[in-house]
Amino acid sequence: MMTKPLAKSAVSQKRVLDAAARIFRDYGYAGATMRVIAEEAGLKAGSLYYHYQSKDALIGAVLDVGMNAAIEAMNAALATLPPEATGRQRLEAAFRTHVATIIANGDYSLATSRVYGQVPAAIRAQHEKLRDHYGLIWRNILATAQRHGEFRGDVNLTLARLLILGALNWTAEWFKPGNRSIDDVARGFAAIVMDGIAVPAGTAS
Amino acid sequence: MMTKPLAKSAVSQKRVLDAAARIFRDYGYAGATMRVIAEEAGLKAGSLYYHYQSKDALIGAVLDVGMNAAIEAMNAALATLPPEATGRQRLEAAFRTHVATIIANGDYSLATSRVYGQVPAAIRAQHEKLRDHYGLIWRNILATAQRHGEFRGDVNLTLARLLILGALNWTAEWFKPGNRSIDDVARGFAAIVMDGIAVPAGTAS
DNA sequence: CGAAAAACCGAACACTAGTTAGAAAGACCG
DNA sequence: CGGTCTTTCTAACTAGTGTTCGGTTTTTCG
Repeated sequence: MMTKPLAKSAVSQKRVLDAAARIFRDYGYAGATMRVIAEEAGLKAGSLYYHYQSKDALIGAVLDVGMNAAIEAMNAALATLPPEATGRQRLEAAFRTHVATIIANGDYSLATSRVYGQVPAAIRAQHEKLRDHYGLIWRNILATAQRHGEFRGDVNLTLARLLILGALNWTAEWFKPGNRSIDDVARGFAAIVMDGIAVPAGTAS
Repeated sequence: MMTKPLAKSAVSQKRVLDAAARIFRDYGYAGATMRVIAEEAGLKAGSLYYHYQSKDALIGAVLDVGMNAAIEAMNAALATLPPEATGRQRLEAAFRTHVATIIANGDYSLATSRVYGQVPAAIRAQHEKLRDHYGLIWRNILATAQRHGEFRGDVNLTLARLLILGALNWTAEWFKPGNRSIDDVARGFAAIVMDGIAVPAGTAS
């Protein structure tokens, strides 16, 4: 009679979840079959139902993991910054954290971004909250910096946020470890977004 | 005995293609069934095979249309610019054209970007050429402007291109006509990428 | 050890997938 | 009108889908 859920089950459940993330990422929601997921996890199809009620519950769990990992990593990273950190520093940290999370949980991130549009509406609705919450973190970073006069007042922050998240999420598709480092990418992106790529006005050619 | 392919067939073929783009976009590669596509096109499933050999041929055609439309629109837009157009003007035109194409051909664009990762490898390989060609257009715009001293020499153009395309392609997911105009989005994005969102150094708060 | 609980398997069920082939309907022209 | 293509439908086939469930194996723990 144990008070906490048994260990064996948790391990197996995690293996199933990891396998599901990989298969969903490669084959999409409908293309990922329970039999292939089971094989990837070292089980038979019927056994998946011991851990997850249905295929929908599985994809729901995958989406949860990806999004929650991003939110927690972002909160942790921002919490370690000193209170006097500038908006520029905060934004750079957010860039670095987002890219790092996406690459570290690559299977989940890619599965999430690729499959989100194909998932049954009921499941998608449940995860809209998480998405909105994450968007709010970014909104705060940008708005605070603008209010403090660090970011220009004439830039549309909503547009800026959509640009940033679009660019960052896309990294999951092209980033190959070993080539460029995650920090290089994050720093480079942050520099472009904050300072632009054009030669500043009033500079001799 | 007509020399050109009959009209009826062409019309029907286009209806099938449009329907396929919508269904692929909403349900993914595996989730889009021939029966649903046929219904969307006002046909029965078996009749699709009169126009396309297989489901793979259908998705291949959808990918083709989306990518070719983007390439042609971009070439046309850049060709209308005067030869003395600045790099800034070229880049802004490219932004506008890309977003406009994505929104105008929304079904094909979204189908392409969502389904590309799930399509059989053989089909994907065939379309990598088109993708690379499109990337080359952007590479040229950026490299030329940098060589002319309009863009800073210390920015990594590959990184800039990946940021731009990631951000632009993401617009297909969130842009809703009627709210912001396509031009507003393109101009706003171009301004951020070229000039940044931070207050320039040497400016009093 | 041995019994209870947990974890997994195997085979089946109802259903749907892509695809095919032959018949039917529609369009066109003398 | 008849005849010839073109286009669509109907009906089927095989293979594979998510899911269920009774039984078998493995683990846990007194």
